Amino acid sequence: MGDSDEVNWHPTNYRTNTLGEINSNGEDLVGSEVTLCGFAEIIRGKGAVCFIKLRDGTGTLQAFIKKGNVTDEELEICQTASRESTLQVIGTIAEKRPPRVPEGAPTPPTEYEIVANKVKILSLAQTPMPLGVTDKVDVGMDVRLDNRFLDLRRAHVNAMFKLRSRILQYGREHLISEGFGEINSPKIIAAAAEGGTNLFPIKYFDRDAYLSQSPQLYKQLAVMGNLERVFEIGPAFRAEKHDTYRHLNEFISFDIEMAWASDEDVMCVQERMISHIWSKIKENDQNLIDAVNEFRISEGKDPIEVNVPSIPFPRVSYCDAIELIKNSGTEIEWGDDIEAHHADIIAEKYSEFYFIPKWPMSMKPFYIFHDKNEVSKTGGQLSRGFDLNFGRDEMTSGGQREHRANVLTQNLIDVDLNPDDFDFYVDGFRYGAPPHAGWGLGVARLLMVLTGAGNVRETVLFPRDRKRCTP
RNA sequence: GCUCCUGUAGUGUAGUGGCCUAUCAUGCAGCCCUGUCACGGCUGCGACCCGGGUUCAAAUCCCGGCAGGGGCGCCA
Repeated sequence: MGDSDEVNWHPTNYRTNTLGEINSNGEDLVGSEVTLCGFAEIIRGKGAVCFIKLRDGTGTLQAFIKKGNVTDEELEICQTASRESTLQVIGTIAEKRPPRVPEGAPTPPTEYEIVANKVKILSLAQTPMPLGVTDKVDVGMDVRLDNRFLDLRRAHVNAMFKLRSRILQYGREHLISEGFGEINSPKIIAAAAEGGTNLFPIKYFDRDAYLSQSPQLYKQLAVMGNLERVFEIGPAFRAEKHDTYRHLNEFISFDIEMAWASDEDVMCVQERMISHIWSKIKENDQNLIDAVNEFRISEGKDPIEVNVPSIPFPRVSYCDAIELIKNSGTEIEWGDDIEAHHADIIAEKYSEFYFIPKWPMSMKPFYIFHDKNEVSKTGGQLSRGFDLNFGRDEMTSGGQREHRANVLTQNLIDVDLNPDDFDFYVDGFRYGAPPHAGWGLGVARLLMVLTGAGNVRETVLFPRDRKRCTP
């Protein structure tokens, strides 16, 4: 898919080339013998000829099978094979005859095909399929998820997950360029670490343990260990019975933590990273966006455009956000949470990415830093915690962290957590601690923003929600 | 936890008490045509979530179950 220039698809035991390579280098390959593999997307033609549109992970290519070029058995097998069966075709690359076009329509660009002299079925697809790969029939989410392996073969779904990979790739490469190193923190944890959310209990040999809700405490300890700047892309688990378009019980959190930095510093890292991701996708992956758009248009939706957001993103401090919401006539008080319907009001003015810095300390977890001198007009203690929103949806939560061990201990007491349970963590701050800051970003939500997907289940391969833990 | 909604062929649907031995599309099977390409033509296959009730009559109304979806709440 357009990346054959930079990727080396080495030949395998099954094929000499990818279909994408034939499409992009067809001119040079005309006349040469190749072995190709793919799924049979469409099988057409009876009598003396058969056309099979092959599809692999790099593109599609027509195989032309003609009586006399192959054995009669092979022709018969091809003509009776079911769609989505997998095939190996040995043949010669040739220019494809152009299709008939309506009077006055432009001639389509030259395409290539493989003229088969040997065809082998690798695996015959069972019929009927639970959902059609190319059928123009809507499919319900449930059927799609139950048969995700087939759903994924649909061009726009396939493109969605390639875009997801791109987001991770470009995000990684940007952070590495700013000195970050990738870490992995444990997902099995001993205590209900941070409070605030329900955890999934598990059995760890004879002990009770939990699935991690976030790498927060561990990435901070890594920074305490002088790893300086770290990031982690890993799963987080929350046992909340939510049932919305934007929540899952298992999700991939893209986290960073950096030493010698404030909340503002890591907001800058984040906006640079998102801007980098957007501009690289615009530069390299328009083909994937096109695949998504082809589907959107067929559904009567507007196509998406990759507009690289300009930086810096707007900063709408918590206090200003509350003012803004109040002025719109909606009832809200300082100290209330900014819920999705409140964010709608902010989004009228800031429709894309914007930060909400300086939340009340009372609303943020114990590890967030606060400065006694930073208070609201009403005297409420502010924190260095921030969110990143896109329109109504929260993308990120982050902040400068508390690095003073004695304040940390007091913060724990203030939120009714037992400091003894956090010795493993607070001890990390007793032997010299750099001021530091970080954030966690929901990868699936970022992909939703990029692709206009209306449901987080569109952006996660095998989503885990309240009702689903298979496949 | 609260609330609203929905279960009809493999898939997506039409259907609001009798016109339903149930519509259309897609699919699948067979035949015909064809260097096809949104191929075309003909024929066929395939379904009312489960259990009870109301009624002369139920896909349709009622009750229960099961399954699914939307929204809210909850949610570093």
